[in-house]
Amino acid sequence: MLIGALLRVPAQAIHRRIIGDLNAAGFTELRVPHMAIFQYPGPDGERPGVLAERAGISKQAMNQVLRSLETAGYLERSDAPDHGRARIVRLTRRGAMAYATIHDILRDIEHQWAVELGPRAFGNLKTLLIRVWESPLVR
Amino acid sequence: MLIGALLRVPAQAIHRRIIGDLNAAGFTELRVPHMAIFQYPGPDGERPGVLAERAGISKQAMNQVLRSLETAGYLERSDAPDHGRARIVRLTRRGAMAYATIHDILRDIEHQWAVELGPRAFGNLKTLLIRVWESPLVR
DNA sequence: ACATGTTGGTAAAGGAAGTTTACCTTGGCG
DNA sequence: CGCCAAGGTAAACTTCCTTTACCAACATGT
Repeated sequence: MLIGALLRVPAQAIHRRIIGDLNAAGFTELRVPHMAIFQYPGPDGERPGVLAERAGISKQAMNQVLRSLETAGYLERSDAPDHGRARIVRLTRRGAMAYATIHDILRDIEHQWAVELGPRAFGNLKTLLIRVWESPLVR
Repeated sequence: MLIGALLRVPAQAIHRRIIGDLNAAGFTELRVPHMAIFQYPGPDGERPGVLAERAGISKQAMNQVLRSLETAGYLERSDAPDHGRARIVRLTRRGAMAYATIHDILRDIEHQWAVELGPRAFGNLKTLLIRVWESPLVR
């Protein structure tokens, strides 16, 4: 078994679970592309261009995501007071609740993994993945 | 840092690297959706429906991927002699070369990870991920 | 034997989501 | 003041998946 599949399959499973649980929790408008926004760290106070780069999509694509989330009441775009044409994305109360819910779901997933693998093995796994994260391997 | 991002980011990095290296190696037609075909184990001798289920997409979507790969000369679909309406996907020489190249790229990635983390830590990481793979967590 | 259902495969139309192209606004700078 | 770069937005296009529909080859019941 090669490292590609070993990482990809669990990552996909977590992704599906997050979306499913979010929908079940009442955030029924949230779908796959919206997750580009809610990835850590959240979009609160950021500018659209920064969010686009972070998510690895074009500014235009990010703008479509932002517009749909704004329509659905998850965030709002306001003018940045000091910096020219720049705008700022702010989560609404509903957006903040969705973000907190994602965090809760991930906590629950981590708990299940810790039970399944044992807390020690799960801790080792996270430690190793953090070393990968901090290495040049993922650049 | 939560487990979702820790798995997702390296998995995406590997995915981008595979496609980039494949294109650089002369397989310029291969793009994201084509990877659904070349995931382990390869498509050689399989039927379209099985490939669709394995990739998690509909039979129709898989059929479009197969057609584009057939047009590009990576595989061919032939009638299965014994089993009724069933058809069989066969890699051409070019398709087999692409598959082998993917394998080489993954081997190279694993080598780089082993150097970066140390062989022992990398072995531990794979062992832990295999335990996840075999658990009900990813179902 | 033959009508019917099931399985496997394919094709066309529709929709979701990202990119390319183009444009507007703001502020910096000669 | 005129020009240009940066940031943001919008429209058109492309890609790719799903929905819907259809066809062919068995299997089965009567």
